[in-house]
Amino acid sequence: MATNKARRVTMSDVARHAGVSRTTVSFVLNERADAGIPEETRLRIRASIEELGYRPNAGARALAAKRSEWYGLITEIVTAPFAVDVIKGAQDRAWADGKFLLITAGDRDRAMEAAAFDKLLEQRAEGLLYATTWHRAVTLPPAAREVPVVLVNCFDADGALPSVVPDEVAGGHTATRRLLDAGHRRIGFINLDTGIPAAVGRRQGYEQALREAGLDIDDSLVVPGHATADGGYAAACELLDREGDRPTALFCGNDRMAMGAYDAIKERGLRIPDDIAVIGFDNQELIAAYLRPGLTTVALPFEFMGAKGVDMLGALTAGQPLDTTQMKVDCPLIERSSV
Amino acid sequence: MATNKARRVTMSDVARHAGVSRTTVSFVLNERADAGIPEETRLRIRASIEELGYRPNAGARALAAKRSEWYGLITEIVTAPFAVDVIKGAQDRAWADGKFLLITAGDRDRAMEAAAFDKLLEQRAEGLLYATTWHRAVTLPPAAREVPVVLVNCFDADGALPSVVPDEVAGGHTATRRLLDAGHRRIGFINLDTGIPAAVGRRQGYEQALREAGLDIDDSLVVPGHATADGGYAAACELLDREGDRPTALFCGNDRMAMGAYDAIKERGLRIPDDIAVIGFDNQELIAAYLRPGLTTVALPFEFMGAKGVDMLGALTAGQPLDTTQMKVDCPLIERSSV
DNA sequence: GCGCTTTAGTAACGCGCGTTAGTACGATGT
DNA sequence: ACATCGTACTAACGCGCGTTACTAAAGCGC
Repeated sequence: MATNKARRVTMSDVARHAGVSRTTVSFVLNERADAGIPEETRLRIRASIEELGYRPNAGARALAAKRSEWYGLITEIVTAPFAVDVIKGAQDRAWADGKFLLITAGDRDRAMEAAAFDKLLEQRAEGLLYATTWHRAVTLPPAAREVPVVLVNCFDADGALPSVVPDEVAGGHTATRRLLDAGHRRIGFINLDTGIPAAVGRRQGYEQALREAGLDIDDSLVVPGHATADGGYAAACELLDREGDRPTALFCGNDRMAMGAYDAIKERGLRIPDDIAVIGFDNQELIAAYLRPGLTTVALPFEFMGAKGVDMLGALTAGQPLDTTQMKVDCPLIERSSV
Repeated sequence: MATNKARRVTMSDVARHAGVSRTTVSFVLNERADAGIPEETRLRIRASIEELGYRPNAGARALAAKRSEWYGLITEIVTAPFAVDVIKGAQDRAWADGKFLLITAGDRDRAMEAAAFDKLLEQRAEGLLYATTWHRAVTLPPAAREVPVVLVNCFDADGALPSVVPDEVAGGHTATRRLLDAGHRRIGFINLDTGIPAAVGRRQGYEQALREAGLDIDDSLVVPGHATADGGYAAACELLDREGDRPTALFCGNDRMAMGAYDAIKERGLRIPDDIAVIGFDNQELIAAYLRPGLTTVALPFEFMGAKGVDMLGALTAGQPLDTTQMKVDCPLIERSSV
């Protein structure tokens, strides 16, 4: 706490200590290959930096150089761990690009979110990533137009902003296909309950896979449910207790619903995967890995989307055009023991 | 993307547009009550700011004012949602204090963590919060000494840095007490498996509560387990299948273990809470709220710890001394239906 | 000994802003 | 009529740095 009032070491201090001009120190710091500094001087300056504990002032540097070298990430920080993976992917990629990534939670309320944009822009972020926890359309505050922005796991309502989203159709197809490959022919689908992209896309993929396998679509096998364990439980009950032949496999709209489905199945004395196969969606580690047996599921590629978002941001800030405004990324299958 | 190369609006632009000097604009922006600016001028300047879309440059401002008005938060971003609550608490509190909070993930590797400190210090953060996902001792990179730092959910190995941690003893006491109040006398304790503060403290609280109730400590009722659902399952089996009278209640070291314990209990045809009561720890929403029946558990007050950490940081940066180096905060009981 | 090139630097400006010291001007008191 | 005082500003400096333009000295060929 003693270091509080002490004036911090500046480049001039380093220059004086090394017996050179401030310009020379700057050249060494920025490793400018032109205007050649001899090795001996370089080392002397580096030694002075070390000895004095000099630390460049990023604000002053950004001011003079007119670029800040960092991106901002605004994300909904909710209990779901999704945001976490986006952060990982984005931060690692930014780091590899020599950029820094600063994060802000944006889900408190609308005003706070706008304030987050303002703050990040005041800090002169070179670009912004905006990530949501569930795939949907968003509208950003007007401030977002002042700097390159890439949307992650969401898309602009009026299609102007570039985005990277999961390929829901392919994901639904992958899950269904996996069950088909295991020999199942009557596959129940506990879908998410509204017209959100995940529900629409996954159902489309589900039907497509069935059709490719030469099967008819049986609408009574598709039951919407609330996106919770209880919702999954109720929907699973409905499918398991139906008249006629019940499904031999359940494709659940997310892992929480699969968790409920497990309960319904176990209650009826059925075993997973022997009597009924279950496949989930989201690959929510806390659930999927700890359910017994482990839940085979389709992962949302949050980490990859985060990384890809940074890539796109890099291209945008460099002034390069993007080949596609909306990039769809695949959802990989995670095998455990429920199929 | 067109706004990329355009020079940004500066205070001078605003001054020119409003027909005043830059100083006057600065006074208005900083709402300096002395050197009175008449209402009319103030409004004119505000109008110019609006019209030109002026946005202050935080870097330049920090440079001139010698303070940045923001804190940094370095946290392990792991799949567990704990960090998320710390972020919420810290961000809201910082916001209320007129400070901004920028977050960085620090758990990739040691080098990246040190780099995160460096970067935040280069940006001239006024103070740093360092948060972990599980309560333990940490050692920070030396750079951490350059600025006030508060540890959240962890503590400095050599006790020099201020910290805010959960009161594990009180938490263990609370959980045990709840079961005692429900009439249980034989309470099994599935503890975390190593000498970490959580395991040590909670056991201490458990024993203390039993003693206060006039009960003897039966060491055979305390079973350590791996901190997973499988670990909880195994430990629960051991307790349920033991010789002699089995416990009527289980206190689980965390919610994941409780999840496993549920399975063990259900397998034996026992019902929760009628035949066996279960209480968890952590209040991990994804598990506790979605288990059936809902898991009564003790919450780790992450959000509150985050807020408290910011408070301490505020005091430190203001040069005020702290009353305690280590602050312990209570772990509240979350009632659901498993007791 | 002279001009030319390379080496090894440096002086000085400006980035956008906060702040201090000072000024012009009208109103007030006597 | 003049000194005094508040009002409403402004000029100018410096924060720490990147960068451009320039220079002094050394090396080299003839």
